[in-house]
Amino acid sequence: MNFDPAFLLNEVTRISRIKSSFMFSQASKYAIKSVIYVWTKSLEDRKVGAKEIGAEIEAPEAFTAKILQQLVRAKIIGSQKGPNGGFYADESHSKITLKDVVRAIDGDHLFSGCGLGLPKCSEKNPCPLHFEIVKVRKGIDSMLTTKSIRLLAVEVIKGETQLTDLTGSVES
Amino acid sequence: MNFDPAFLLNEVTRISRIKSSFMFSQASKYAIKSVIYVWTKSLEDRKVGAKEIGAEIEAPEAFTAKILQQLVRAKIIGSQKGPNGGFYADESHSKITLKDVVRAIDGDHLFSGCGLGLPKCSEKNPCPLHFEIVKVRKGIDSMLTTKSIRLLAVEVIKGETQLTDLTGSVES
DNA sequence: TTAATAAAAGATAAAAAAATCCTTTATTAA
DNA sequence: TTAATAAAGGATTTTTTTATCTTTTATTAA
Ligand code: FES
Ligand code: FES
Repeated sequence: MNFDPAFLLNEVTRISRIKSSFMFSQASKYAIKSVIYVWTKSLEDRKVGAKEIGAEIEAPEAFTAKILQQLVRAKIIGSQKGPNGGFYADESHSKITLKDVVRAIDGDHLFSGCGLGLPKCSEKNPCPLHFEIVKVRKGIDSMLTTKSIRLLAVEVIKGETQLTDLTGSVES
Repeated sequence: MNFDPAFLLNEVTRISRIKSSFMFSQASKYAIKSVIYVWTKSLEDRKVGAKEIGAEIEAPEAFTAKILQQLVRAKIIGSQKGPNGGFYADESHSKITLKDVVRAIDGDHLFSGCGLGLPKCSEKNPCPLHFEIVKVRKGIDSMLTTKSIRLLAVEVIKGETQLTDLTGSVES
């Protein structure tokens, strides 16, 4: 047994991540948190690096960096190389929704396609859950489009919601 | 390029399955369809083999067999070895819901735990999507608990819903 | 009692997703 | 102009999920 604290923390984090894939892939969960975090910093005019983002949202840095690359390519956030560079969001990104974020990372299987895996989702050839799935999907859609990402960031700044666990379950 | 028809059909099926993992794992999608199919057959007092189930729900036989094993262990369906054996459902299984099915295969990360991956989901330490996720989850819960599996099977028998694509997108 | 049948179990293999490592390119401040 | 900085890109590794193959066990009908 390895009692190195750093190892143990990693281990706890790893275990807490097992089978927690409700709706979003690990990658799109990191993407959502990253974008919100970038916005919180952009609201105070600070560019932020991949390293800081990874640390703040408790995600592996290198993997987070890859995701950030994709987000930049999809024009969901901006980036700047070199000293004082980093990732940022500005007016040009203010129309972007979390739905765009998820789509950029996971594709749009969350929003179309049959929930039970039939080749296509349709009223003409509905699977046993089709009509319920359509309803659930409406909820998901509104969850990801109703509030702007900027507003979600403001809520985090106000402390109404948070990007990490503050109740001390991992960081004693 | 391989023009063998069997290969091509497999290929089309494989491709149609790529990135279609909305909410359910591939395994729990097969599980849901399997259980509903078993019920349709049990309603006409027929036990049904893993081979037939796999074929009818368009899932790989061996993988389906593994899933069926798990469902039997979880007492979601019954099984009988030997000639005239197979899988079945009866009165003793009539209280089971699709929620139990999904839980048996995927665990209950779909019903508890933070949708954005925080160590725990709570009102005290809500992630930016918490309140919306709670609503969506209510929808998912009712989708999987409102109708009995037997009723879903009856709807399939009546032709109101279906377990495979009948509109001819794969089987010409 | 035996041959056939079908599920259960175990071991591997293949594919996809998550994560890490290393090199290159752009930027900027000194 | 140069050294330091930080993103971008590429390649690889690890882990998880999906899928297949083989052997064993139970059952039953002949
Ligand atoms: S057909 Fe399955 S969700 Fe629409
Ligand atoms: S805290 Fe994230 S869903 Fe409840």
